[in-house]
Amino acid sequence: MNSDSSPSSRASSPDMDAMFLREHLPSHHFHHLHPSSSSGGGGGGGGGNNKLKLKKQVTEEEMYQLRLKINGRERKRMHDLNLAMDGLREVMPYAHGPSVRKLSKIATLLLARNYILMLNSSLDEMKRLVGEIYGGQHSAFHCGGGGAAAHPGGSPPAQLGSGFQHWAGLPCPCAICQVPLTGEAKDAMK
DNA sequence: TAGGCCATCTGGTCCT
DNA sequence: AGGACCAGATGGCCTA
Repeated sequence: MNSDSSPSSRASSPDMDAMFLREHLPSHHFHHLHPSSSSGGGGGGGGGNNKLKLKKQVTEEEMYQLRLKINGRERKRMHDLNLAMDGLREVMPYAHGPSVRKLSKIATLLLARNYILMLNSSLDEMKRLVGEIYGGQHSAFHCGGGGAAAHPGGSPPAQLGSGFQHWAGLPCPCAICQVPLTGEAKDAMK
């Protein structure tokens, strides 16, 4: 199927709203939307007040325009949501390509969740390994290394050794930084 | 043809 | 008041 929201397959342009409504909307939908429909057929209700009738017509026309406006907004919102979904698909680890069917929305979300969980476990494993490897040599490369600013009391060094990259918000995996926090430190983290 | 997926409309609710 | 968000309903398209 490839549910690619190609514009050609569906009426998605806001400009097409009115035309779409008139031509494609099922009568039970369109009936209460279009101003002319609510006059209930027949001949305009005999002997009515013209001013009142005109005012009612304008109001219904305004309601109709408002409906179109609201529909357009909702359509745009859903298109934006779909764009975000496409962006998510692009970074998901599955085979992309014209010959490959696009992931459905639910599949995209479930895959994304699993992917994040997998990345988290990989990160934990990596931190554990780095801690094992460098745990005994902490002071040599970490807090004192190369004239870089000392870690405690300041921002962490940009790198651990040559390979480990500190990321903002992630705890340093090394043994020293893993010591229990003091009450003061805990307060600082709040 | 049934079922899955999707776009759209619509009314309700919440927020600014 | 107007906009954003949400969920239900509906109908179209596609595939097994």
